[in-house]
Amino acid sequence: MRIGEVAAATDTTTKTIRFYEQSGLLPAAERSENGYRSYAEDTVSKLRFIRRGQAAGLTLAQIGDILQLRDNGYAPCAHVQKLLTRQLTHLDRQITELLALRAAVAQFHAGANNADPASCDPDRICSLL
Amino acid sequence: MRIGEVAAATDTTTKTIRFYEQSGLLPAAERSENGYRSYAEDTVSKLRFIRRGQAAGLTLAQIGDILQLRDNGYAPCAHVQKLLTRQLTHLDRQITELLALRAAVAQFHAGANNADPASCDPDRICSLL
DNA sequence: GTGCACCTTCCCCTATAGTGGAAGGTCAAG
DNA sequence: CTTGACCTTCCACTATAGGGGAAGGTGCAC
Repeated sequence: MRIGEVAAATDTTTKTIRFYEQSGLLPAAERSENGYRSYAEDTVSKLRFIRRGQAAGLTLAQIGDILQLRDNGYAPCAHVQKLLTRQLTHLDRQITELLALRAAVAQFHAGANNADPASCDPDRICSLL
Repeated sequence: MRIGEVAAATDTTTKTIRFYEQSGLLPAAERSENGYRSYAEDTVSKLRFIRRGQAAGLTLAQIGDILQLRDNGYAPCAHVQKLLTRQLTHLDRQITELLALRAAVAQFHAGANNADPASCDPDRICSLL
């Protein structure tokens, strides 16, 4: 398959596929005589996998590591499980931080409802923050 | 005050202060004869305000708008209230998305516990995702 | 023989909030 | 007179995931 066909089959762009190759997520593509990249079917699987990994919030670097393992003949299951555990921890921390921020902003916002512009001290720039 | 003193008083760096000036958050500083930036006291208030704005999750661009209003003689209260309302909406959306992602990842992770590497189809790269 | 779709490489640009470093000017102390 | 702590400007770089567009090669149809 040529790069454009792969892109169409996976709903991405040729730009993205070249970018993944350059980033090490995909191995350097075979070339046909004219210099065009020539892909086997499994590239489509890999691209779909990349999308699933992104849907799980993994970075391209993490996804690349998994693909490397698979390309080197290992089943990446254990590694993926470790990644998912870390990802859960990471998400929990992010959610906690965001909830704290939301609470802080809500408090500012509540104060804003009974604010009088006239009582606003210019030295503080804004009495609400 | 010279830039280093302002930086020390607000626990930032001279680099950051020059960056804020360049970004339009702070007006172009007065210069003393030798070309050094020379600041009035109120710059310290502005920098502290910038920190409070960041603590509320506002971007520098949003904070800059507030400072502009104040510098033009307006009390930015109404504008800030609008910003805070939008910020709450934004945070709520982010939190919702993150919770959904967390749920999805948790499901993958649960599947990972009873995964058998041998049953892993290489074509799928990883059966957990 | 030319128009069109496709491919190639190359380099720059996006947004965010700065950080690092080079090359050079200024000022007080020793 | 030189050392050191400041200050100046300018340019590049960080991380993330690509996108835009130029300049040029390929292959097929008309």
